[in-house]
Amino acid sequence: MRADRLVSLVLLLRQRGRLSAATLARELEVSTRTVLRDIEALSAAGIPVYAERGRYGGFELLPGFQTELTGLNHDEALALLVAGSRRGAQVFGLGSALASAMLKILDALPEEQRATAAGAVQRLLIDPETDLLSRRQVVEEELPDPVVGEIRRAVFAGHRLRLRYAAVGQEATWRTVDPIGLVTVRQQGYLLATKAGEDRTYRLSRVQAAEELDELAERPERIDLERAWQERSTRFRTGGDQVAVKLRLNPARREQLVRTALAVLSESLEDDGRLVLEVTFQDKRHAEWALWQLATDAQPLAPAWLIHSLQTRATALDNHYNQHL
DNA sequence: TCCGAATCACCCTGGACAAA
DNA sequence: TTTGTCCAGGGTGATTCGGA
Repeated sequence: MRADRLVSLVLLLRQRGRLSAATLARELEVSTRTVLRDIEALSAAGIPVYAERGRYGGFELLPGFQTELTGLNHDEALALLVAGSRRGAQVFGLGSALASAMLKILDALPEEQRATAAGAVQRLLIDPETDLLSRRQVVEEELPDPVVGEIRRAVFAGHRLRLRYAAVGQEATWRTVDPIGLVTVRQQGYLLATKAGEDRTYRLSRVQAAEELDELAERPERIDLERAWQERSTRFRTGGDQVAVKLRLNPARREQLVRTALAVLSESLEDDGRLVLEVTFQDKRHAEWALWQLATDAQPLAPAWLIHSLQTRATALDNHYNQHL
């Protein structure tokens, strides 16, 4: 009930400009004290309502706020639009109602924001059917807002993006990409882009810095983001220089391994409580690095070159300490 | 007639308390 | 928890009034 009244209060102020607490109380059929509390609640919630004292005084919304019918800013409206993805509508059986609501939200946006918001919906994909890594959900470190904000702006504006990106096991480097869209899969965010015409997928949590460039990105006029995502997922799991590694693992380190591996192909539990997993890594270097991090908690079973490589490393380290300590 | 101070009316602010 | 009532305090604009 109170939420309804707060909305009514904002709409009254929007439609009729400055109104005294007594007038608002009459309109809303509550006491002036209640109106004052509601005004306080609105202010606390960030609604730019201010008081003008004295004769002919009253409450008023900031003029800029009045231009937006719903009081939603661009990002808020966009969030609602994206949240209303077709899967959500299917799941909840609210397809037509959702479509109508989305139209209203679009309609409520200022003229100059409508086109970008509608376009932006085609550039965001929430929880597609295919999980790129085919593995359990892991909670990523949150990306700093300014970085993700910069990426989002470039994606929506169709501008090129300069990223400082740290691939697994590698130093972060700067690269310029043409963004296509953003995808979230179980709380993990990805940027779909092309670099020099080749498809690239970047995990947002590995982006250290981003700069929107003042150049238009090369991007298809229309793109089915979900389809593009599925194609890349398939390619990602099966192609490239990826290497498959079989290893025995201390269960306590499973999460760490899963966080760095591309995909878990198989998993079984041995009698002694240790896990045997078959996982894929981006390349040889990635596999070596990941296994080395796990130290004695992981025992590589295959391929042979990896076992040999880790033995060589361990021997070199052993020699180093024997000589210098 | 003009100007400045005093007064009035209207309104917001905030706290306390009680009732639903 | 929400709402209504009461109260004291303070800000602002309009009006009134007296002196120059």
